[in-house]
Amino acid sequence: MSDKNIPLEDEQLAEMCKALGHPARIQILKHLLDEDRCICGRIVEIMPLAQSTVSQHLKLLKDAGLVQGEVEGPKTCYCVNREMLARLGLTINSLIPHTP
Amino acid sequence: MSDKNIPLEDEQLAEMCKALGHPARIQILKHLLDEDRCICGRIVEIMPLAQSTVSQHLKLLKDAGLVQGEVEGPKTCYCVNREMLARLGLTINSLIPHTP
DNA sequence: CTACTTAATCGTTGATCGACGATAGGCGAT
DNA sequence: ATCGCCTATCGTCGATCAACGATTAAGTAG
Repeated sequence: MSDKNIPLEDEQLAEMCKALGHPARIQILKHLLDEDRCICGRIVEIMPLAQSTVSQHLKLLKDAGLVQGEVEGPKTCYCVNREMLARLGLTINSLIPHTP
Repeated sequence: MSDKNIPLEDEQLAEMCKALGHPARIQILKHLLDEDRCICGRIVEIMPLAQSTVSQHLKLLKDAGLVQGEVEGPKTCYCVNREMLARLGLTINSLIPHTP
């Protein structure tokens, strides 16, 4: 419910798009969707990037609202905010007039 | 028709998102959608940016495949590639599983 | 041909990004 | 309390971005 279905403001739209504007972050997002939820270290294993770099990318995605991270002891478990992602898709589609 | 409905590759998706990852370019895109087609100078009038800056933004959008520009005498007329924009929205939506 | 309009390109500057290694902090286990 | 693991943050460096003014290129009108 809530504002799940209202389009994003330009600023927020831009921020989310910017967050997706890097191949590594798209891959990270896809992995997160595949595994449903997973730990930073797991992504580091899979991507050819340093831990600090992956952590940065995750922070960016989190700041944009596309993923959420919850601390579980010494680890941090990330998962995609599907609602936001859906809202992003919706917003882009709603830009086009006459879209059935 | 053709590949209108197949999702974008990660690289292309990232490039398009990057192109939309700036408020000015979102505004430009929206204006282009509103006016259907318009000239660079028209956008310069409306945006608080220098002509060279607007031209740069348009080039970025064009390189990403989101807008098309055709030369009309001394002017260049831009319009949104709605098919691509739709495909972008579709691609983002298709990321999410169980999306009705 | 000249003068004007329009847009793209060049060159510059400061800011931000993307990547890394190194460091620091939090938590669990020993 | 200490050790080890996991992650976030810091500092750095080169590359790219965003913005501008100035210049160039291409057409049109006179």
